Amino acid sequence: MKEEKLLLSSQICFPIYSVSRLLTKAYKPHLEDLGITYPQYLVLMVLWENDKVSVNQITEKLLLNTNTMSPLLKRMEKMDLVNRVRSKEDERIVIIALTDKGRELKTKALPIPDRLFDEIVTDKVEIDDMLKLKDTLCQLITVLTVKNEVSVRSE
Amino acid sequence: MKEEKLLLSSQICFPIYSVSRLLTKAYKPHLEDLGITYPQYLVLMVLWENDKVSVNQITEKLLLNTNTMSPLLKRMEKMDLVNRVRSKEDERIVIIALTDKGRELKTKALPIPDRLFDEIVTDKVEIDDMLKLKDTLCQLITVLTVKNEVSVRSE
DNA sequence: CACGCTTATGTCGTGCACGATGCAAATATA
DNA sequence: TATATTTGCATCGTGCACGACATAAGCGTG
Repeated sequence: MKEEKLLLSSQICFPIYSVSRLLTKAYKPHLEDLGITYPQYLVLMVLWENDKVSVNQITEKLLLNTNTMSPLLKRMEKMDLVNRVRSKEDERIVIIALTDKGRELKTKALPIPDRLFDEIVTDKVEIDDMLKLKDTLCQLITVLTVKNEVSVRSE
Repeated sequence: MKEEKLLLSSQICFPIYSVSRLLTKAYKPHLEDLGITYPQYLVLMVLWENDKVSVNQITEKLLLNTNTMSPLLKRMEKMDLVNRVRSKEDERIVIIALTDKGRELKTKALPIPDRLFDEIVTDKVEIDDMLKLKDTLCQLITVLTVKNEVSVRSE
């Protein structure tokens, strides 16, 4: 009875996990032109939208932890994409700011979303399906992050 | 005009990437009871469905490469979950077989899908949405894997 | 049979993710 | 004003992912 639920084909998590990896791979050739990885691209998107933010603000937007973000930002600093400066008001806070090079990458990045969209949305996958997909995923994020916070709090 | 497409909120890839990580995290406490990780759980699901298969057959089902699978399987061998034996007909092929311990884990794993389902599908996320989600994701997998194979072939 | 090509698996280096832990600055509390 | 607690960031260790490359076994063709 329950047997069938252990089939790979019945799982919902597996397709998400696979699509996530496949999409990152689809981004790769485009991002290689800019010399960056997908997580680095995410950080840049946050900064292009809002420059000079704390490490914490970035992790909150990207739902990542500081122990992932810190080394990532250090690599990006070494690549001269961002600067890391400690705030003078609160010495604990590190402010991340775009360098000129990081700011300029935005121009190169502009056509990427459209290019990927063209690759993905074909006769097989419709726009409406993608919008519905995004909708459900965002609901899932809400459920999963709340659940996570609650379980952390209740320790 | 195109500016808005670089907003994190307009991206489809980001929610998939986030949900993938959050779901793996949601699996974690359940899988820790079995002493395994999520990718190891995926390998076991393949083997529970079809024991004694080649490394290649596993990578094809999980859409992973051998350079990810080989170390993963070695760790699982060290944990006494699987055996790795070279085929006698074709010395290149390595056959992966469940150990008794690996087979027995299936019983412990049976209730996991239902438990996760209960955590995720609440008043916020409906069953129909999840089924539709899975549907679209599988279509995406088709598009993305074909695209990948074609681009490899055309080199 | 020799030689080139393909196939199956593996190694290496790099970059995430993340739990556990550390540490110093800021803040709350006695 | 001491001391405890919280907060922000970082380090460490482990386990994926994956591109590039290595290697050995099998296969095809001359």
